[in-house]
Amino acid sequence: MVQRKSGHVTLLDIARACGYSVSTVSIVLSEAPLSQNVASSTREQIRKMARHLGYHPDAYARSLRRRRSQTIAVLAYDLSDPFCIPIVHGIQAGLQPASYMPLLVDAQTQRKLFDNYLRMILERRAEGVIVIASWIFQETNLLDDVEKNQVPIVIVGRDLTNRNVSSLLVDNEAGGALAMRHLIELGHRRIAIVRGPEELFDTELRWAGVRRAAAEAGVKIDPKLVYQLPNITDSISGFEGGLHFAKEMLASDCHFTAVLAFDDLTALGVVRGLSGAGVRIPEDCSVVGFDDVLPAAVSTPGITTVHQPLKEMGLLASEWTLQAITAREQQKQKPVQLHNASPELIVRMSTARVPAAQRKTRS
Amino acid sequence: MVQRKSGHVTLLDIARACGYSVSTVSIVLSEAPLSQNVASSTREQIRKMARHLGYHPDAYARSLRRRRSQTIAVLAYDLSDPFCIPIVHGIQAGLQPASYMPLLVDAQTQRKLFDNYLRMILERRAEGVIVIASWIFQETNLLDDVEKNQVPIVIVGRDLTNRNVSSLLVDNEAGGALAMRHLIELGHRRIAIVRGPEELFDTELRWAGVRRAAAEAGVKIDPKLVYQLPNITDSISGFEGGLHFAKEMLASDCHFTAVLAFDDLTALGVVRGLSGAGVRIPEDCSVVGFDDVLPAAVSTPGITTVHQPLKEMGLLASEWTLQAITAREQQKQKPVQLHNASPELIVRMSTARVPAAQRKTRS
DNA sequence: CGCCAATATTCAAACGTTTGAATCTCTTGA
DNA sequence: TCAAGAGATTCAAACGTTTGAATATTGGCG
Repeated sequence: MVQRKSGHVTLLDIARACGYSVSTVSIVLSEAPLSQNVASSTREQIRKMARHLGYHPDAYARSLRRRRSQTIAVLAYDLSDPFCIPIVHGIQAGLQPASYMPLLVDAQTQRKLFDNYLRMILERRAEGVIVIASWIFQETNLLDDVEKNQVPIVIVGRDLTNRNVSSLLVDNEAGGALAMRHLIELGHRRIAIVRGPEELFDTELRWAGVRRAAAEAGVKIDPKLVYQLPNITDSISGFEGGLHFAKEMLASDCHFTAVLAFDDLTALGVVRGLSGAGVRIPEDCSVVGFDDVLPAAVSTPGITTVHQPLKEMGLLASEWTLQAITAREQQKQKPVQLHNASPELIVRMSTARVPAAQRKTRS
Repeated sequence: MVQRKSGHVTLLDIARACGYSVSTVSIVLSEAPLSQNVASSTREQIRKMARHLGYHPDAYARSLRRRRSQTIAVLAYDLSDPFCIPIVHGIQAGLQPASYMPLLVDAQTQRKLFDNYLRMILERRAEGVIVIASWIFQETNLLDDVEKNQVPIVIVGRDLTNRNVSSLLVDNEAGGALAMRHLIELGHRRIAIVRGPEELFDTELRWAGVRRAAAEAGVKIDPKLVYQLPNITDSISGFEGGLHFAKEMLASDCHFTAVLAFDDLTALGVVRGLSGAGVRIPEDCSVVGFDDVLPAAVSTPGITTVHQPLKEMGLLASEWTLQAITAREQQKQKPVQLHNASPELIVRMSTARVPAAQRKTRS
């Protein structure tokens, strides 16, 4: 292999090696329209040489010239949250056929990293940005810079349509109601609720759904059985919160037959806490989660939960982004969209009919 | 904001806006050595204008000129495997201070995707490649192209030093022995083993460690209690395998008091299978896993497992890669290295002393 | 007054690719 | 014989940045 100072094979190397100009080589290898009137013998020769030398076009030079990076940035708030992964998969699936490269970055719930990566994304001229969101976006002026540079944004996991950003999220209200209705239908009346952290937008919405379902069934929620998770510190803090509140529930003299947890990790924490005190799940107490992440599926008992169609949402997010890019090319404006995905109840083994003996018990 | 055809603010825009040449602006904004003799008033003016216009240097133009992409590719075989995430975090932590950008790609255990992304990585002129490996690398000639282009490679999760690639992995043999010894010390003698899939290199090594520990303690492994997982189809297949074999164990007339599973997901499958038949963990049967991934920590009972220092390995991988890059710059050659990380036993709740009643039981 | 050395700024070429326009070489038909 | 066209290939400029060399503007000193 020929060694050039840059260490990479260029068009010039190939041109010299087979006696044509750089233009011809470029036209052949990039399969430009002009290549149809390059002699087929020439074409063959050039292609063979390119393969032989191990040529790979330089994405930097190409993007600079074409003014296209063929890149879409995916900014996840925390990849260690199993929640993000299916979304990323959906996005990748959507980008693949369009031969766009996802520029995947993990902010690890750190504001500093987030800013840093956002800058890098801008510098790398991503043609679009998909943000997988959480509380980290309380102050969304961060995205101003992206908007200034006219880069289309789509956000997953939060509604930012009021800030002119297309958004995809699960219908949290409906999901909360789904979970609550499930417990009520199983005969539960004394239901403990672990609400999410205040900083999360999902919290209020799910809570609204829970109350609606309760109201519709004429079930009262005892305020003494309502708990609220503290703000998130790391990806496991939901679990610890659930564990902590389970112990608190048991310590209080307040009777309950089911727990509706904010998310799956919290539910798993609750299960741990209750089990530790000898409470059997689901015989003595039902537990329901939210999200349907991997740990909920593989634990024993499997956690009954509200599934979010994350992969589908990711797929749609990538499609919207691509559409916005082509729209911008044609000087058109793609309207801001909102997708409220329908959640689905996944019944596993952590919920059961309330035992007859307990049905009338009061604290 | 000024609108240019490319949609991005360039040095020329700033130069025109404040009446200096492109060179001066570049020198100031890139903080080149020459900038020390640019009048400080000029500096201030240029910087202010850059901020005002929302300038971000074009990474493509810059990399093209500097012949440096400031990028290191991280090629993970499957991000939905919780195993990968801590490694990625470690890598990111190592790359951050060097202001290198990780180009994170997820092959989703698909060969086609893998090839595709490898090509893209080469085109994007990554200065180094870190591969988080698995069976997908059986035929490693894929990496030849990377080597041809003199891009340093480091591999995590497999020993490829015989192919001249620096490698980091956990000491699987020691880990296997650790798990086995733990069970033996708890008094278990009838131990079922679920070996990993044949295609994984880890399988043989862990198995060797298990046998060594057994031999050292004078414990016999009953071949009828040894199972082997089929090859991996997706990220949850370990769980299903464990579930399946647990049922098989129970169906056979072979007595056992503990199960040593290939990894955590398998262990969780085993727990599910045994629990379903009324076997209590750990009172009636102990279960031990391997890897220490999130689901093992948050399930109930928490799974006793062998921890891999994944984050540290990721960190070291990034450091090695950076070293290899600087070595190459100085025309030096960095020798191929191998790191065998020490595993650590994490005792949770899925293992316990064998009950006295069962100690002498035979099938 | 002329010269030197800072100090401050600009020129121009280069990185590797793409592409509209230009050139060159044939063939063909009038 | 020559113009017209088609076919094959090349020219040259451009994308946005960096940087060694060059230029212009000072002030200081002999």
